[in-house]
Amino acid sequence: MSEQHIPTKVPSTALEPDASADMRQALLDAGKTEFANYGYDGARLERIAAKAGCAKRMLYYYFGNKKDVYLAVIEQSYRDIRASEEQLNLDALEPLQALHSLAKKSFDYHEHNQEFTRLVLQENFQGGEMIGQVSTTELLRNAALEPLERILQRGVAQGVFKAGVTAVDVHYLISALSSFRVDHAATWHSLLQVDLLGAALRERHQQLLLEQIKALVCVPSVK
Amino acid sequence: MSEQHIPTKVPSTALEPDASADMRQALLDAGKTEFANYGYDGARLERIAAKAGCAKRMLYYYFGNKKDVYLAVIEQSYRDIRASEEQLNLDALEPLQALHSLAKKSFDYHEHNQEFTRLVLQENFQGGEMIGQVSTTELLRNAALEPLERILQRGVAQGVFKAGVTAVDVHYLISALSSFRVDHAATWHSLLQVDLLGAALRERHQQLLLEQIKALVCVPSVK
Amino acid sequence: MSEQHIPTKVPSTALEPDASADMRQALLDAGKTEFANYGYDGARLERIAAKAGCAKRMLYYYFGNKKDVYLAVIEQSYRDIRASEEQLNLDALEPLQALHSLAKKSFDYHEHNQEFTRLVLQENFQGGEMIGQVSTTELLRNAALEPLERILQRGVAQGVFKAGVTAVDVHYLISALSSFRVDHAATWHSLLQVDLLGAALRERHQQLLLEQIKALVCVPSVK
Amino acid sequence: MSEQHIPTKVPSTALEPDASADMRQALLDAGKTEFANYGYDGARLERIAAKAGCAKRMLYYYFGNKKDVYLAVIEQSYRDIRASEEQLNLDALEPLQALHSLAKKSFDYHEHNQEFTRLVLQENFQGGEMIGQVSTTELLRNAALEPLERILQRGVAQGVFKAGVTAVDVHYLISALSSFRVDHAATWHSLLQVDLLGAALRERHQQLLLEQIKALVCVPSVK
DNA sequence: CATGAATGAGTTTTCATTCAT
DNA sequence: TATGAATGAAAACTCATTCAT
Repeated sequence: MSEQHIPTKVPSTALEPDASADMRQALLDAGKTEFANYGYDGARLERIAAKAGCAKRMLYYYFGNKKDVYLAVIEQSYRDIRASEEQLNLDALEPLQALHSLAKKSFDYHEHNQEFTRLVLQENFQGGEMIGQVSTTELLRNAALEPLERILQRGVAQGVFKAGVTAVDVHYLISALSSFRVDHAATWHSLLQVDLLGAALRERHQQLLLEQIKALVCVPSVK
Repeated sequence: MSEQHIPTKVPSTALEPDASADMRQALLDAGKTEFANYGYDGARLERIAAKAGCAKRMLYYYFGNKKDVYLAVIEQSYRDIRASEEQLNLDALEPLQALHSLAKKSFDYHEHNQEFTRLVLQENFQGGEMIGQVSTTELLRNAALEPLERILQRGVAQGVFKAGVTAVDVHYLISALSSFRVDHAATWHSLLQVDLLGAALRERHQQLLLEQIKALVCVPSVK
Repeated sequence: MSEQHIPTKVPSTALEPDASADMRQALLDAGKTEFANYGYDGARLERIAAKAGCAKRMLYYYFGNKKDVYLAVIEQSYRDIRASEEQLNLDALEPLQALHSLAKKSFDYHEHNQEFTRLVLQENFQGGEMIGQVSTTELLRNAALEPLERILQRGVAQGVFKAGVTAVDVHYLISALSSFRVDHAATWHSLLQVDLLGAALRERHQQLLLEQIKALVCVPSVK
Repeated sequence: MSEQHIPTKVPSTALEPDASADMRQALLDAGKTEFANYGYDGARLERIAAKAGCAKRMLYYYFGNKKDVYLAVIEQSYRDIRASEEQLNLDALEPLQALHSLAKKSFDYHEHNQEFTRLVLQENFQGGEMIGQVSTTELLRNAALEPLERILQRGVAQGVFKAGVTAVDVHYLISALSSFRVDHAATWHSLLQVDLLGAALRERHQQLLLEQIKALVCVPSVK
């Protein structure tokens, strides 16, 4: 609507890191933390700018308004998690190994990107209306389910997987067991005095995730 | 800034239903939803008053200020939760049946108490300072784990459960699969077009929960 | 959308002047001057509030936002000019006298409400888009033309007016000769050194207006 | 704050059409429209640059700051107006024909130079301080009234015009009926749904202007 | 018990302007 | 010559809170 909310994104010669893109990225990173911690309404543009080390005004320069900062943060976050899955070379693995590989990736990603999980939860709390407005949403829609589907088909074809298990089922199981321990870590700590993120339970619950996947998809005879 | 605000007339002689208490309750109910959805910062006193159908000014009348509205909401939520703790008479059931019974209860519980869960999560995001100020916090501490432990012991003693599975493991699995579908429903809807709360997936995922529990705790031979 | 942009307008007992309505009116008056002098974009809410002797915040309390302050100003201005015409008892006058009466009223009104004219011009400069959003616009639509039409019909029926002269023609003539001298007074003063608003030319041009009306509508024989 | 900004290279050797001058001109044209529509305060440098198809930064390059853009626009507008003053050879026409010829010219002029008129009016609204800083202001002073006086004298001498009608009267009538339809077109459209600038009313009102002039100046017997 | 009026402090957003290349 | 990046100052707008009745 004004100035230039997509600041010309000159591809940049990639030799020099491109200071402009750096600043945009710094704002996105700061925004991710802020929105994750306070939710959309509670987030303060001023804090974001301060964290990124520039004037609040730059948020408008790069993104236009608060909502679009938020959407940009969400979009990049989802893009990141999907990108991290793309390097897995799943087709080269045995079906169960492929699922385990994906599950470990998800488990790790949620652990190392706790802000992502918070962000997603915050968005959920408010009904997920904003997330639907992300422009590249469609690109992400099936990025999560498609790889799973291919693996499941292979597994069934090889006779190692039960028929009738859907990609949604598996994604649900993996997501729940990857996300919950981060989402509710503080709650469990304060109410049950259990440290979900500690090394011991981490090991145990990653193992549990892998076993549960196996129990879900494999035909009983498979050991 | 907010030192325990005490409304001019507190409990009333309780003979007549007391319109005053009704309004206070309406404000608390509205506040619960609002704080659950937007967090402390994002919550708007105006929306709360509107939802309760009275002037914003009433919030100050009954509670003093925003923070005290919030604390009152938290406190009552805990009180409600405790009141709803019915007994399941678990000891009368077969171990696996007992677990399934508990799991179903948890599954339902998360579905019907989304706001409480959100409230707790929001608190965690922001450091959980406020929740500490509520006197009724300690109640849940072992209420969740103790019954599980007894069931597991029975199961192991009867030879139907594997040894080495802890109450935390089971509670973790149950909680994750009960909570995730509620916590993440909005983004799954927006992004994957999957309706986690719909009847079909509800059935499917409750079933999945029960199966996963069985896979977790039962010795392989058990059908 | 929030708080109360139509502050309950309790009819007020009309005995005491109602301080709330006074403040609203003071803001409208100040707004009229401000918007007339600076146009919509140039107008400053701060100046309006200062002129009305209250906090800027009150503009939001009473009107919601800048645009709605503007629309309220416009609406009341048009309502004022039409109201001033309603007291004329035109039906009791001879057709030509009725037109003259209306013309004098318009001439005077523009002279004594120069801000109205500025306001209208400013609105015109920017394309008149806003004015169409005034809620009671329809009420005003024909308030200007209808009385004229009735007079013209009477005149034609009595044989004193030419047929074929429309209400729009007469309204155009009256408006132009009432408005122009105010609209362009400053220009004429600085470029032609002619004082359109001085007593001498005032008399002359009011006379001229009456004569031009007569020339426009009367059948030639009429003296 | 703005002491005569002189762009690095001013007139260019004028051999090649000079893309630089083109851009400057494009900015002036865009500026004329913008300042005419929104006034000085309301005008946005960003819109001007966008309309001219270049970066906002160019306005600073060529003019120094907003005020100097404005002054440059005003100055060129006056220059343009002066350049367009063609001769009508009025002395060769019958007095009434001469007035009609002048009136038609004025009627057209206002229609085609709306922006200039707006610019002048905006200036007046805000005290006309800036216009005084333009060196070419004096030009119009008597250019308008002198020809009229000569025609009126001829008409009176020939016995076709009433005595006592002044040049100011006639100029007033012509200007009002030429200017009003342009100045107030937008609100008449919004409020009365009358299209003052449409072909039908244009014809009608030009005719009306000519008749009104005749009624004003001619001795009654003249047909 | 209840409410409308009023507001200060802060938050988002806009705008003219400067910097560096 | 031209432009993208960056910004301080000011404007619009919001929110919790208090006043007066």
